[in-house]
Amino acid sequence: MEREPVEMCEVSVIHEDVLARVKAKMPDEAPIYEVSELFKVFGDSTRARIICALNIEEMCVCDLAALLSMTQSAISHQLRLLKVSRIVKSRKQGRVVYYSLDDAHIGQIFAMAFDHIMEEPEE
Amino acid sequence: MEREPVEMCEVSVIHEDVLARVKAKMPDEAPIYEVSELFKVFGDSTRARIICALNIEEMCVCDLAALLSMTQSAISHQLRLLKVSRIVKSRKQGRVVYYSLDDAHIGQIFAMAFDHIMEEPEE
DNA sequence: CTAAAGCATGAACAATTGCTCATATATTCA
DNA sequence: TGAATATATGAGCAATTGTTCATGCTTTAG
Repeated sequence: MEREPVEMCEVSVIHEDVLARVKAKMPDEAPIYEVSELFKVFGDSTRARIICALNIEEMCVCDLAALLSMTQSAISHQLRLLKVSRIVKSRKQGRVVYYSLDDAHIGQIFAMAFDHIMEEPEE
Repeated sequence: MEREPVEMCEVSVIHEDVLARVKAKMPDEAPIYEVSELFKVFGDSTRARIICALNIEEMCVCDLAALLSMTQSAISHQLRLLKVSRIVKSRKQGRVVYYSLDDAHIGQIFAMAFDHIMEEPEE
């Protein structure tokens, strides 16, 4: 017995009851992580603009690049991420690849976020 | 006339009609940027866990630190960001600062994101 | 007043991210 | 077959980000 217990937690807790209640009601860490990963994908203005565009209509890569005034490569990289994240799906026709939203939820989540932004007093 | 026009756009467009329609319907860049900034704040698992906790009940900094097994400093830094982004609000009582969600929208947006996660086939 | 508790904050550092550039793949057309 | 078009992708780099560490501020207790 040389020192203190090894796994000591030096964090102080003021409200044990609150902590117990929240611990009981909190979602598991895994789904929270997944949700935050989803939001992380939404949390870039380029990807957000792509999503807003595809929420209107299916588009191909070069039209998206023109719309957003960005290089085809940059758009393609982002579309890849969006596809891996199951936010968009693609359809190849000849040498053109058309992208569209993979899920109706996406548009709804964005709509809610826009509502939130609009109702803010001022920034 | 030495070369080509200076402001040439080297991006090719395949579907002029699609581009015109999407351009007409797209939200302005400013609100899209704000929405993506909001999602960026949600897009970190520490902040997402804080939000989930505060969605259950008001909490003070040290209880949050204990709940998430993180240092008070780390939590405090994140709470600052959440406050600047108007996602949480604080209330000081003595030397304890209690944080809570600033808006009911936040919980709804998270609920929708959880729905989306749940309905995915497999990752 | 002094000490301690609870929280905030600036600097620094490692890790991640988004774009560019070069190049590869795939498809169409002549 | 060869050239051109549309897209994908790997490497590299600058910028951003999240945590730690040290320290400062504020309030309460003694």
